[in-house]
Amino acid sequence: MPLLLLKDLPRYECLLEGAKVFPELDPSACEAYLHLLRAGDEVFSVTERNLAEHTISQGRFGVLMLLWNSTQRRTNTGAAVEPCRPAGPRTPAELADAAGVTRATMTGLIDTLERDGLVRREPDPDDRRMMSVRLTPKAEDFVAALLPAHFRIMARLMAPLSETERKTLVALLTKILQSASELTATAPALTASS
Amino acid sequence: MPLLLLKDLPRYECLLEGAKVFPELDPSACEAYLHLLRAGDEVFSVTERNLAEHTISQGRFGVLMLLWNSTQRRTNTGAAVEPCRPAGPRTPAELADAAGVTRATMTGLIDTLERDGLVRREPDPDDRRMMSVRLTPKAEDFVAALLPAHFRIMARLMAPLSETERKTLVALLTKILQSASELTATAPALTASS
DNA sequence: CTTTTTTAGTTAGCCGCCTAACTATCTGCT
DNA sequence: AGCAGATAGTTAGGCGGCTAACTAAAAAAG
Repeated sequence: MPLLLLKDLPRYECLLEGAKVFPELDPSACEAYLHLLRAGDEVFSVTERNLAEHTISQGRFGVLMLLWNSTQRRTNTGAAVEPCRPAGPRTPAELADAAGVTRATMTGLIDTLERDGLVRREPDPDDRRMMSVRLTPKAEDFVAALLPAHFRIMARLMAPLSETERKTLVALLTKILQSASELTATAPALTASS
Repeated sequence: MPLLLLKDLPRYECLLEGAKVFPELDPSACEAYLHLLRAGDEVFSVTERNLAEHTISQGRFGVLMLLWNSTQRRTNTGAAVEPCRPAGPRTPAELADAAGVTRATMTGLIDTLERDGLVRREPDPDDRRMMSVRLTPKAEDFVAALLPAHFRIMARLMAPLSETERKTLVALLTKILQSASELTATAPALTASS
């Protein structure tokens, strides 16, 4: 459960009422915002609960997936054909970037995964600052055993939506994602200049 | 930033390819799932960053909003008319339920808020187990000063969406939320019986 | 070739969330 | 009355994020 949020979202009339007090309050925007966070949180925690049954956290699972992905590619491609991922054994820094966490966090995740025997650190022969992180056979079995249930949950979560509805949803979320990126890009400037 | 996730979502062809290996993988469901978490995370962190500028976390802000909401109501309604919230000073337990966190977590949040002078604990005269949590005047000013920027950010996040698109989004998310609730209800049963 | 800067990774310490165990109080049963 | 059980809140300890400071190594600058 990543975020703390209102369990019962406010009714629309309340938002309208609030808009009288705060002219900045756009009721439909606020409603969409709240529903987005609420749904994201709920969906997240459903999958998290499933992963927890296999005693793994979302964060560590994400790392395994990234490594597993590159492992798959590494078997048949060697060049930068960009099949799905750039491929390659992947260093902690690459993993951190791909996962969207800091390197310090990635160090901790890899520590835990290594302790659990799911991952091995190997020093890079060319650059002694670098490490290669690799899945152990145990981890490959583990992921392969975990994924079917994981995918089933996604399918059940989205079951009430038709194919077209899913496409619509993705399109709308993509728009929001983009405006969020723009806000991320401009907000620091506002802060710095003010 | 609540959750660790792939920064670049996989392309659709990759999902199709994955579906060949894992028959459980429903590509459109997976795509929708990933976009939902990604967008939720991004939107969350945009608002979180704004709140952080006022040195408050999402969690504590949520508590202030709950209390502020009931404060507003308490001024003019006394009965269970249910204007937007049931109203009332709200105890830690009520706050925890409303926020969707444990009571232990709420204790910690209130501790911090009290230390910062935004909240006061008052013993209940009737039931000595209970406490009433109340906003201080400082907190009311603080929230009132914070909200306009908060609402502006929501509006800007949702700016690219038309009114109808927002309604569509809310409807789709509501469907997902419902299937998530159903999964939450049935999943423990599956675990327990297996 | 030495010095400075950049880069990879780790360590240390904070915060918010969790669960589990505990204290204090109230409620109900006899 | 008196005790069992429920309920409100806190405390203790763990985990996964974060930032900031650090070490070691490579790259760049002189």
